[in-house]
Amino acid sequence: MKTISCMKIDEDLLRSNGGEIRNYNSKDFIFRSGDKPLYYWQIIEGNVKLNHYNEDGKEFIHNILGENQSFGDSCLFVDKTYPMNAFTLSPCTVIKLPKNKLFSILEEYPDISLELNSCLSHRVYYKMIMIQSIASANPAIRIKGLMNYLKSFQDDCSAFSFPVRLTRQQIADLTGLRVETVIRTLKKMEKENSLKFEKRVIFF
DNA sequence: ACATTAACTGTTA
DNA sequence: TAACAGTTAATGT
Repeated sequence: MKTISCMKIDEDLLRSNGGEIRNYNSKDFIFRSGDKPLYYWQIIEGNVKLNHYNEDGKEFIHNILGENQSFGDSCLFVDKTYPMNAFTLSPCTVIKLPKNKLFSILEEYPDISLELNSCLSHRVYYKMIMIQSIASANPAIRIKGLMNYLKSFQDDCSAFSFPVRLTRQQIADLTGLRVETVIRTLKKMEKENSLKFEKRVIFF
């Protein structure tokens, strides 16, 4: 069985089953914390972040998704409101499919159902890794956890093959660190040879 | 707009 | 008490 790290349902199939294309400007909310999950969302173009704010207003980013990635899927299988916001980081084109239509597709196409299982499992697996690293007091371990997670979506596993296309601030918000700590730690990690820079872009 | 540095503060191993 | 993460602010790309 092949393992799928990233869910993508064929766009035509989505459209012929009630999927709707929606366009968003940059810095729009697609949904907010507390909303009821009613749709399966898949990105055609652009970037979406999933985040929430803690009690003192500090942002925590759960994930940043791009082209061909779905988001919020797991909430469709849980009878609860979203615990996070979906916020566009760039102009976005997404396709949304009503929850019941997704379930029909999953019944009709067992292979897609299996893929979704595989994808969700991948996400859960790496969430566990992320929790373990974020629980560490060591910032290098937190950052490595994040980078291994992000790299797991790409096929090339070799060293320094993955360009981390995140700002230092985003890395900070994904790991619960401060930008300055991220910068200091990245430099340390470069010296330890666990990553390298090519004109400010991180290669992991 | 994002990245870096420096100087300082507070916490903790 | 030395190391190190966070804070603030100024500066560089």
